[in-house]
Amino acid sequence: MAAAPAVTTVFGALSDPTRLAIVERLLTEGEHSAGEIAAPFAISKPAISKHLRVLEEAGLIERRVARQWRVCRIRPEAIQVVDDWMQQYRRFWEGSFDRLEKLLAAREGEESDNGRPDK
Amino acid sequence: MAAAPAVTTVFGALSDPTRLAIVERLLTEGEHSAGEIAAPFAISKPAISKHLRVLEEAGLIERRVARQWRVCRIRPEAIQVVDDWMQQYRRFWEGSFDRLEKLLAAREGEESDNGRPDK
DNA sequence: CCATTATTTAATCAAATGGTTAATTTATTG
DNA sequence: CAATAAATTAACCATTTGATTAAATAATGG
Repeated sequence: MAAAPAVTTVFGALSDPTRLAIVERLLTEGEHSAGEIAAPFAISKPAISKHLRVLEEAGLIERRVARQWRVCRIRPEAIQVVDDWMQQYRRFWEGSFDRLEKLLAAREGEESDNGRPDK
Repeated sequence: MAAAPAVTTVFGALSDPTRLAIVERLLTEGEHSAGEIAAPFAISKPAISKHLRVLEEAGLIERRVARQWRVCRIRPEAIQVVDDWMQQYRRFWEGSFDRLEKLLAAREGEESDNGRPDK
């Protein structure tokens, strides 16, 4: 059982536009070889190869050898890690929208804000 | 209207453990001053200050001045950007789990896989 | 086996990142 | 206004990152 990657590691892997585009393509189109993945990009093959390694080490993709190709596919478990994080904090950030509205509304009426931070 | 940050920028901001911890605390506890945010960490104040700047530039927090403090709060819009991304690709990665199961199940029976990548 | 195709590894480099300490700014308070 | 408190900016440094080109490895096909 591959241990679930840390959410910061997954975030880091998805923070590069090239890697995000690779992930999006594998998500929507399924498996692709390294060469197919590299094709749309202006950067070199070795650069793509290193991005694939980062994605693999973050648990976002896995590779298998098929004839002369190394084929990549998404590991949805890693994306689940992000979804779990969102889920864990959802009520807080969804609540923030409401609190923000309330705060702005309150600011309209009274102006008795001592400005001291919480705690 | 602050433009919605790019999802890669938000991922980058959340990819550092210190910054993620700051975000989690602001989410669960609400507003805090820079000093209160810095307190639990072993690193210097300036280091925290720079992390707060990264979070601000990624649209994840906003700061206001209140007496001698600079108070930070979450901007849920930035987290929404991540949620939107997840939502956009949800059916694909949730589908991947099923396809993976099916693939593994199929591999049990037949073994006629030519191994050629898609396309 | 030798050539070709597919991909990675090695060596290198500039720029970005995350940290430090010292100095500066900004605001409050005696 | 001088002293203190809160936070940032400046200058610096080591490490990591994202890229390159050249060389090496792996698998297929003639």
